Amino acid sequence: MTTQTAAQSRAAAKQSYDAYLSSCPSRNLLDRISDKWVSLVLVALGESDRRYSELARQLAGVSQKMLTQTLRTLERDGLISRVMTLSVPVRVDYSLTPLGVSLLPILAAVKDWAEEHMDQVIAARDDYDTADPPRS
Amino acid sequence: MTTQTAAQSRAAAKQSYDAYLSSCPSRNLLDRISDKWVSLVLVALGESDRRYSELARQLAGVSQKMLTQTLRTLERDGLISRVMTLSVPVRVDYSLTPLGVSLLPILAAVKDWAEEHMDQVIAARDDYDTADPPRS
DNA sequence: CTGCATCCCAAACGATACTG
DNA sequence: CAGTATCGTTTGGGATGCAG
Repeated sequence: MTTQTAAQSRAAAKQSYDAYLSSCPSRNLLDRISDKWVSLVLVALGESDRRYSELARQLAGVSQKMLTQTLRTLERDGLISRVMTLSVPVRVDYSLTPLGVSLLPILAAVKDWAEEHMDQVIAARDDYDTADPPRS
Repeated sequence: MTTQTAAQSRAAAKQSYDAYLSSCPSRNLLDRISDKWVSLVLVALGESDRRYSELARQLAGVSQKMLTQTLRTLERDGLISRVMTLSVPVRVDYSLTPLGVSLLPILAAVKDWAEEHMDQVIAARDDYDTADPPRS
């Protein structure tokens, strides 16, 4: 067991982390990437690199605080990289790291699913709300 | 434009919903499905139908309140269905609807990504925390 | 332009007790 | 077993003001 292939390592890692367990770090990570702003930022950066102000404009309604907080966390977790250009005024560009790129298609799928199935969900809600409550 | 195929409807729907816009309902839906408990519940039900108590056991650390709340929302949104059997004691089974099934592989991918990339994220955090803060 | 610090309120959440 | 109800705490997140 001293030598193992990358595939074997990955399989072992997959087994040793279990998001169903509250004590497992992956539960925490799942919570972090399961986030509205994370999805939108990642997908936006997937289209192309973005400046801070470009992200703020594209993610309508995001506050400075949430945007900065989200970007910092994503940077710390190694999903995006931040490049600051010292000029006047200062310019900051964000881009996806390879790790971020690996997550991108998944979160893009989540965002797309929401947009594509909105009608069905609205219909389901309408059914649920108009249906008679079950008698016990 | 009075008649259109289902495919055309879907294409139109896709264009008319944009999660980047704060006023768009899909932004709200994205927020709902971007949820730790939603992922875990959906994936658990993807394995097989589950009773309330089985879910409570599998999702370690979830409170009754959050579990019930999550299940109600998912039911209302048409992602899961709830079947109550009036016996003593009462028995309630949850299962995925076709709409839920369509979301399952996506959220399963999110959960798997978290478990598979935990090591890389931990390493990235370590780098970030030990690195010298950039001087300005 | 790109933040950080602070205040503050509302919503989220956990714990507990109770019910059909 | 499968919830509901209530309470108290924590957290999320917006608004504002300041700084490099």
